[in-house]
Amino acid sequence: MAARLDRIDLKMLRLLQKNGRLSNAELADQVGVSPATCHRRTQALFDEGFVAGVRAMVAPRKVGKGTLVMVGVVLDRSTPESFASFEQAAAKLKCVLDCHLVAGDFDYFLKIRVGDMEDFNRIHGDQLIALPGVRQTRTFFVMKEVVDNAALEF
Amino acid sequence: MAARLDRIDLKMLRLLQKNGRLSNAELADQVGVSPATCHRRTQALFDEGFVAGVRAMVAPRKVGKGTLVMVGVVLDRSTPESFASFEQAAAKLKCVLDCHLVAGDFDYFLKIRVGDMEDFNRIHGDQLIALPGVRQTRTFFVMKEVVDNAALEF
DNA sequence: GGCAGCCATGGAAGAATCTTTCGTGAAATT
DNA sequence: AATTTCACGAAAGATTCTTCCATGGCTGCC
Repeated sequence: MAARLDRIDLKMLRLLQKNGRLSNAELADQVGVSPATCHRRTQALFDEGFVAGVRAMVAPRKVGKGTLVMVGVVLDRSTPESFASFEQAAAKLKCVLDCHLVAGDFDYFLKIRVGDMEDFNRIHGDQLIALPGVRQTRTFFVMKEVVDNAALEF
Repeated sequence: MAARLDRIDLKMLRLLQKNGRLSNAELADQVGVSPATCHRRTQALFDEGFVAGVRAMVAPRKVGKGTLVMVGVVLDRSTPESFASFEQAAAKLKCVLDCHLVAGDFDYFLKIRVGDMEDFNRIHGDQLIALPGVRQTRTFFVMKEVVDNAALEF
């Protein structure tokens, strides 16, 4: 871990990860520094890339994306061009939350959010198997989200 | 999708999802309402659960969690008790970002962040195969994160 | 040991923002 | 058509942010 982070920086990162809307005054109070120092440190953490961004976590079910599906993908060929064009196309799909090149029985793993199974079936036929170079896909419907997108512990 | 959301609510959610630190004044300006109305609407979106929270996205590599691993898990037995105890234990692991009960060749899929392969190997031996009821695990090292934790599109 | 340079800190103050109250007007209902 | 309901924007006090400045501790070098 970057040794540039002292105890206060780590505490700030953990607090902001739990609640990105903490005001500077509250954060300063909780980590035990003045608002001025807190403001400078926070800005430094952002400037130096420790915080990639701050995001409101929209509740998936509330916006019609309550169904989660994991999909393993195998490509036709294992050429750099084949990988590149698949990645480029997959990254454009609105339903794709994760797309990872993996080692193992699959080439890629996708994490996808859709409205329901019917929605997924349509997307699978229209978009997934239509991705360039796809030989086969294996679908794992998520029946229960035990932990989804947990905060990073460090 | 909940029809309770009009065009302004949707725009606010999308903007806050991209930048959770948008000030109320900026948000109001971008969606074309007064700060007062924007404030009321934002608060309502939070109160009604459309926004589950706001989170600073800490850069994994910056805090020593640069390696991503997907793990498929098969349990010994398919009893409710077996599932429950596995879930309870898995949810406590600090490295687990996702833990999903799935339909298919695996019982669970885990998404895990660690420092490096050596770190994973240790965790695999100490924590993963030690989870209650685990018959076998299949590890998929992520070689390239094409899309990780993309914002929800709705 | 002493001294100079460097850096982070906290106080303070102006500027900006938030948050609530109030009155208005539009839309739906009776 | 009257009434109720609802959301809206303007305004203002309170809060917060953001920066400047002086202080104090730490390091490195006489």
